[in-house]
Amino acid sequence: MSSPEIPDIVIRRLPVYLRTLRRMQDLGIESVSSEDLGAHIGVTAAQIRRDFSYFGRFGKQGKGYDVQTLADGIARVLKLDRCWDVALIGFGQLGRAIAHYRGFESNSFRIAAIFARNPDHIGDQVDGVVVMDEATMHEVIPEMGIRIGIIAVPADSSQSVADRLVDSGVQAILNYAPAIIRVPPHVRVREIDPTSALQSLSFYLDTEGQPPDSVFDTSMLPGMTEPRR
Amino acid sequence: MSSPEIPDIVIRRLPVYLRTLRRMQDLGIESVSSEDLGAHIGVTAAQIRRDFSYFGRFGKQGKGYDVQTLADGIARVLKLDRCWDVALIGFGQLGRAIAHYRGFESNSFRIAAIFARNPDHIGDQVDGVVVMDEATMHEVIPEMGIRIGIIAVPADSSQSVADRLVDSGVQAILNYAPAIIRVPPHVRVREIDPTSALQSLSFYLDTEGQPPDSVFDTSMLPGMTEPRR
DNA sequence: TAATGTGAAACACTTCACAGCG
DNA sequence: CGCTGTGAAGTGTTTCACATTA
Repeated sequence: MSSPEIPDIVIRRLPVYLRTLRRMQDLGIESVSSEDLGAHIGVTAAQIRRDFSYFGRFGKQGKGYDVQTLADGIARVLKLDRCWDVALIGFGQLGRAIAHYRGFESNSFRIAAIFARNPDHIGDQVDGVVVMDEATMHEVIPEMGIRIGIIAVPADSSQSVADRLVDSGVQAILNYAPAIIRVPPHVRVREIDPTSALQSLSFYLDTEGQPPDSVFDTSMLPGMTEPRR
Repeated sequence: MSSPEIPDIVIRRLPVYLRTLRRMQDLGIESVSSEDLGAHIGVTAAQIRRDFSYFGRFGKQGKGYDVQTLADGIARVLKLDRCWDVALIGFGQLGRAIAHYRGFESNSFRIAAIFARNPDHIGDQVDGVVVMDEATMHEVIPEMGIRIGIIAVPADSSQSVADRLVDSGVQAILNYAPAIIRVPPHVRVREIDPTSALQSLSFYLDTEGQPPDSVFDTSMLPGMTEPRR
C-alpha cells in the first residue's frame, strides 16, 4: 500500500518488463501470468510478483495480469507517461551517433539540446536541434527545464561536465564516458560502459590453449549469477 | 588461496578498478591504499579489500597496494593479458558505429570479423576487416577461434543471432539489441541498453509541476543504492 | 604504526510455499 | 481451480571491527 523503500535493482528491471509487455500488446496478447512473463525474460515468477508488489496490486488471482493495465501501470510508476527533454553533451563520434539514434523518442525521451566544446561543431543541426556552446549549458538547461543529461565526452572531461550538469539542476545522468563520475546523492547516474562489460566477460572465457600462467588460482570457474531458466 | 565461487558482481567491478589503477600508473602514482582507491571510484575501502581477497593477497600491510602489481594482477585475473578476437553481427547505424569505435583495441579486444544480412553491406571494409554474409558465421567463427560476439541487430532478430553465435561456439555475448536474449548456462551475456537505463532514471526525477496522478503511492523516493561517499 | 585481510554481523535480495481470492 | 501477493526462510553481498603483519 506504500512504497517505503523500493530497491534500485527493482526499478532497473521495470523497463525490461515494460518492453516485454508492450511487445505482447502488439502481438494481441491480453493477459499474462507471472510464470509466462518470467519465462520470456529469464527471471523467476516469484521475482516478478515480488517486484510488482512494491507498487500495488496489478494482478487478478487465478487469472494473471492484464497486459495493457500492467504496462500502463509500470509506465506510470517510471514516469514514462510523458516526454522528457534530455541534454546531450559531446558531439564527437559517439555524441553524433547518439544524436542520430532514433530510439529514445518512441520511449518518452527527446534530445532537446546538444552541447559541444569544439567550435567546428557549434551551429551544426540534428533534426532541428542546433548544437550549442558547452559554455552556455548553465543558462540553457535550467531555462529549458531539462532534468536529464547524457555525457558523451572523453573520459578526462567527464567529471567537469558532470559537475556542470549538476550545477545546472540535472537530476539524472546517463554516462557514456569510460570513467566513474562522482555526483551528490540527489543525482542518479547510470554508466554505459561496453569496454568494462567486455572485460568482465573475458573472465569467463575458456583458455584451453593458453597456459594457466596466473599466480592466482582461477581454475575453478564460478557458476552463473545471472537469472536462470 | 583458492577461488571457490567468485560473485559475478565482483567480476563486474574489476574493470573499473583496473581502469582507475592504469590512470594512476600514468600519473606516476606507485602505491595506493584501499581507502584512496575507494575514494576515487565511489566504493568503500572494505569492499575493495574484500573484492581483492577473492584472488589472493595483493597488498602490503601498513603500506597499501603497489599500483603496477595490482593492475597487472587484475588484468591477469580477467584474462586481459592477451588480445581477444571478437565478432560483430550487424552493420546498420549501430553496427557501423561500433565497428569504427577505437576503444576496444587498447583494451584487449579486436573486432576481427563483421557479419551483415543486408547484401548492400557485404563486402564493405572497416580497417581491413571485410563485412561477410551472416550466413557464413557458422563456418567463420569456429575457424577463427572467436569466442566473443557483439550483437548489433534489430531486437526482433537478436535471439536468432544469439542462437547462431552459441552454435558457433561463442561463450560471451555483448548485446546491444533492446531485447533480452536467452542462452545456455555456459554462455555469458551483458546487455548494453541505454533506453532501459534512461527509463529507470526517469523514476527518480522530481515532478513538481506534474500532479502525482498515479494510482500508486510513489511519493516517498528511496535512498540511494549506488555506492556512497 | 598504518593499512591489509577476514571472521562475524548486518543488510539486501531472492525464492519458497501457501493462504486467500476471483 | 489457478494464480496472485506475501510472510518467512534462504542466499548473497556489504560493512564492521580488529587481529595481524610489514
